Amino acid sequence: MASTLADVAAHAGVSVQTVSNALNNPDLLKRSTLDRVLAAVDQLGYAPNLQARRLRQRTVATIGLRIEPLVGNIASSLLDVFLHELTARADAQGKHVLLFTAADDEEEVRKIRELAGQRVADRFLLTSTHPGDARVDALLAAGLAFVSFGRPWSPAPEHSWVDVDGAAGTRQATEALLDAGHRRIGFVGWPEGSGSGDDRRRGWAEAMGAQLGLAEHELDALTVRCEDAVSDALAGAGSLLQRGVSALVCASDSLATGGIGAASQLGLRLPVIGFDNTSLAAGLGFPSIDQRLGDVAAAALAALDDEPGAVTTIVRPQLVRRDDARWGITPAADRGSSPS
Amino acid sequence: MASTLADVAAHAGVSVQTVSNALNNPDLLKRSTLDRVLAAVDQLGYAPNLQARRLRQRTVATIGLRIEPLVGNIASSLLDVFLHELTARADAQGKHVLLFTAADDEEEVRKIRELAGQRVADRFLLTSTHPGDARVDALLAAGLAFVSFGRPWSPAPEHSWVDVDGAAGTRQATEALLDAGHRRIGFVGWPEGSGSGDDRRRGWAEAMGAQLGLAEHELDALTVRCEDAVSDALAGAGSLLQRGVSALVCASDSLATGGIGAASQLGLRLPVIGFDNTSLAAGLGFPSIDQRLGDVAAAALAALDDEPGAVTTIVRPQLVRRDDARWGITPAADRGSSPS
DNA sequence: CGTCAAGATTGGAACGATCCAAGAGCGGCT
DNA sequence: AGCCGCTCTTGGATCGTTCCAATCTTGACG
Repeated sequence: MASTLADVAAHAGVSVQTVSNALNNPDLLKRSTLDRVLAAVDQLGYAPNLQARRLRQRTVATIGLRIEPLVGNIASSLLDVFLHELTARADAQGKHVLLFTAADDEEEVRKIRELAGQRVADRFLLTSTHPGDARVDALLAAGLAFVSFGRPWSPAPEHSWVDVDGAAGTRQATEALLDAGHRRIGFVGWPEGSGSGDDRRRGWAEAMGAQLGLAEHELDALTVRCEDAVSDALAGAGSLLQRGVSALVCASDSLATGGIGAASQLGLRLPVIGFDNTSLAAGLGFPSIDQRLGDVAAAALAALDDEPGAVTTIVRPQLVRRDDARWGITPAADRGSSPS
Repeated sequence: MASTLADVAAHAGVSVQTVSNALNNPDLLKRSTLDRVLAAVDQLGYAPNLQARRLRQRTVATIGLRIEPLVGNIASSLLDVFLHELTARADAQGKHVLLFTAADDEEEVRKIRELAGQRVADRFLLTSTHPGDARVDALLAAGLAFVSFGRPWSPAPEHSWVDVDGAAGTRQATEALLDAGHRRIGFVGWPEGSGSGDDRRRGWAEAMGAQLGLAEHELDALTVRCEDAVSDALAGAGSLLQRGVSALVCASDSLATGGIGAASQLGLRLPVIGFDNTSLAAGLGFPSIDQRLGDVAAAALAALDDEPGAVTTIVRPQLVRRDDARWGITPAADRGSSPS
């Protein structure tokens, strides 16, 4: 069923090496020979056995990626999109994406070592880096090629990483609301200390400070912090709303969902902007900040290619507007001039 | 860095073949030799080069799985959970899961052929089968090992498949509501003709028919059908609610989300049960029917193992209750006797 | 002490591709 | 015609493992 280089060679009346060259270094062949070989390849439906090639070349061009147990977690749909983008782009480069699971970071490192040792994968992509993350050092020590999606938390980032500029996203969202005439814009975020959470609040704070000149304590009065769960956000956002806030910028879509729920309970309808543009935002139809995971995937792949230097990339997220009129984001000037 | 069988053999003072046997057929070795070899393996941190093994054994033990572009689709988190379950279970069997993307079924078949030809994957898992699905026939013709997640729609199912008993799920949900004293239980489903949608309605219809003896036209009056989007369900469920329905069983979590929204708009609070137990259900906290994707993954792996026969497995889903008191699912008799 | 059988160990070929260096073909030039 | 040099083609070795068949130990028994 499966034909080999030898079969093709015999069929085309040339040597094995010539067929290999026809596929890998076509320039070396005379035109007529090349055509003849390619015709034979086509006719026999030849596909190179990548196991053999990889054995010889000592490379597997396969990216190992841990898939985390996100059962019930709202962020999970993020991974889906990212996986798809990464796989599609890797494919275009002749690379493959292989999944593995791990219960914790320690096991992840162990499995990465195993996969690398077995030559099943030779590049790795770490997600959800966090303070005190021991994985980076372990992989650096093992001399493995990897990129992290998420800023490094170690003092000296000697490895490549890609991250999303969270502050730019919330800044954009906040400015859209300011443009629409909102002034009392609240922020629903996570407890202090989570890197990305603080980053996301910063964008809102900077936009508010720049346009309205608010002091830090005034910003604090417009902020609530709670765990990333709808029920927690329901209570938190409720208190903000009762303080007369007219719009909300949130650090996640689950927080935004809580915000919308709180508004609905109070009989209010006001713009709420989420973060991550997950299925929650799409499903409920509220605007959210998209991380542009396609760009992240592309940057990660690029960084995995040129190993030597530590490449760092920051991706600008993008506000995804949804039904602006309903959510009241459209600037006052634009209102009424609905698209024909 | 990487040690080979030869290294281990030299270190242990035995032949290469003996080391191989120590790892693959330990019974063939004398106890003392085995210990010595294993000690050397341990000491050198030897891991077999799977590329070489696969080349020799002509098998790769890798499952190819298409990841679909579900951007913005609510069903996407389903895939996440399934992926995780599948990967974890495959891992335990020494198998791997490799992703690939495809824009349509035709491309999927083409890519599967390519992956199989390149010996990058040797088993495949088809998801979301549908009427007129040409993939099954193509893979059968190509003689590839595969399983489909989803019933086959061809008349003669000559391949293995796994599916979830949707009717059993909605039956369970409906019976839970009936037990709680509800009588006018509406069903929000998809347009007729989608296999799984009809299946899910059937469970509800059977439970209603069995306990209340409703005729078909009475069931029709309790049914609305709309596309799988929150906004569509919002309108559809609204009309049902105005007909005095006291609870809803839905064919998906997005429909359920619409149902909850409709109830909230009307100032009602009533039990709504979704399907798929996605992040929407977890996030908003409503009960949903879990497909038990772990069981599905296990069954699929099992079916991929014993190729010869066509194995078919039907998995019973499970109602996931959430905050029963709030949603009014708890039977009247049980109310008040809250768990200590 | 020799023989035998069972068990333990060994050497060599094979999987299918790529790398390397040497060999054949061809045309142009003197 | 003879030689040179370029391009194209060739055979052989190699990656690391497993399969196959053959050889070497070892202990028991007559």
